[in-house]
Amino acid sequence: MLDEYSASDKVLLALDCIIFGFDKEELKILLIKRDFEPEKGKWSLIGGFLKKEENLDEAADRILKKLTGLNNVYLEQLHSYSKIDRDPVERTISVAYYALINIEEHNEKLIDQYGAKWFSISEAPGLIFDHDTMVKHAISRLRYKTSKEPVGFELLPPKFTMKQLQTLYECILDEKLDKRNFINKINAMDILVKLDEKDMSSSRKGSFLYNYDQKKYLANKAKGFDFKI
Amino acid sequence: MLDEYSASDKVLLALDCIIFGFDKEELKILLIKRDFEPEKGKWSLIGGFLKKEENLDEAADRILKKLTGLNNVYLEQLHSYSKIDRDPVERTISVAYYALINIEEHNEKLIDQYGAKWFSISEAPGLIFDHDTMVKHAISRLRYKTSKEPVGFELLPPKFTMKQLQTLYECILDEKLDKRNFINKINAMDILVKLDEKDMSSSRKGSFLYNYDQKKYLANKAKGFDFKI
DNA sequence: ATATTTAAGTGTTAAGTTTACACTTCAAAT
DNA sequence: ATTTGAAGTGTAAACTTAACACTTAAATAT
Repeated sequence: MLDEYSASDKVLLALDCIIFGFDKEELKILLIKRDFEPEKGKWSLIGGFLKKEENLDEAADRILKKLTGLNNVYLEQLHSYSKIDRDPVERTISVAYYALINIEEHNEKLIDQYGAKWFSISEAPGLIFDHDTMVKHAISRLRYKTSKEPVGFELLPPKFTMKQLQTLYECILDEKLDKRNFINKINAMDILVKLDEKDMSSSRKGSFLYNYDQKKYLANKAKGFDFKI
Repeated sequence: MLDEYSASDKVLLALDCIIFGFDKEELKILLIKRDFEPEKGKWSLIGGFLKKEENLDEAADRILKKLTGLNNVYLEQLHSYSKIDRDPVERTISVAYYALINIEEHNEKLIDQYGAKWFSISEAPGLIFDHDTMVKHAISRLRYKTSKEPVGFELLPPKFTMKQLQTLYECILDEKLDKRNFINKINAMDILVKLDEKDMSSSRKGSFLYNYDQKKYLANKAKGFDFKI
């Protein structure tokens, strides 16, 4: 440190969460209608302020739980935003997190209570402050990660079909994928467990359900999904 | 936001910079010996506090310039660190940035004045607070990026040889690379300009110098160095 | 002048990966 | 028994990556 502590200005430290969900057809984000000033009545990310007794990850967990009722959610710190007038009331730095949740599991009552709503990412309204930038960054981070290694199983229910997984990837990457190649590649990665159970809702034949196996995933990740220059 | 502004606690917002350099053989980081309490006399990253009139990127620029004399340095926000007692004096959140600089260009006098020193990353001393964690994350980020797409030209002088570039990649990735394959791959990427000039210092024959062409790089990056799942 | 030295510079082949592509199977419904 | 419609499956060609060793250029020494 080159400065003295005393010469410095304290700031409010906010957190904002980009909450992704996937409803079998589309990638969605959860937004709330602000019920206080400034920008009351406008749509925004869910957020809050860091408290004395918690670190950022804990604060993100707390904020997410408050709105969705969910614990142990996949949460990743995205970026810190610091434009001087980003919040018109007071100098506020915001640390953005993004969450991947299974859209079937969140608590509907809580969401109603906070006036929250799921929006498909293409149809989301304009957001307050710099939240649109945050969402853009989060999507681009999710897309980047997905193009480099398999991620996003947190967005699916624990049991899912290959079709669902493929559709999820198509949504995130925003491009069509070849069914046979997709299945071959996923199988080659050896990160799924095929169950003895079928989802009969999508066809007469039914389609086998799979579990994501995190242990296998981590083992294979260590061996390297990635490429070398 | 779910909380009221008033219910929140303000914090000190620090920045810490992991400054990478490359001295033709090794990847290095620039550290300073703290000349004030707490932890006076111990090695640390260069840091400072965010000021009222600047955003985080500007603060990182300012802090970096103060120590190295350099402007327009490659700087990227890494992560924010928030463990409650990470700074024993006062609750402080630190946003870490990492910088890639051409080690030949920094201002030696400034560095001496601040008691700063370059350490090879394998021989760096233990650092104060959570700075070791920050360094570990920065290296891992740099390595990850390097394994996915060509980066790090900022660590070399504007004119460099293929050998230097290869050595840099070998240092970052921590593995030996095949000379012919490396050159073929870099050439195929079409991001360098071969100059009519040789570096005669390393051999009797001399080796051609190259320029990194950022325009070409960005054009090719858009076309996609990356892979698809 | 000639020979020696030493890093720079160069290309091919085999192995592996990715892509493109279409028919069969299964279970339910009629 | 037949129809229906999504699920499930394999191969060959194109492309990419990996492994590998000799020639060239310029300076230095003789």
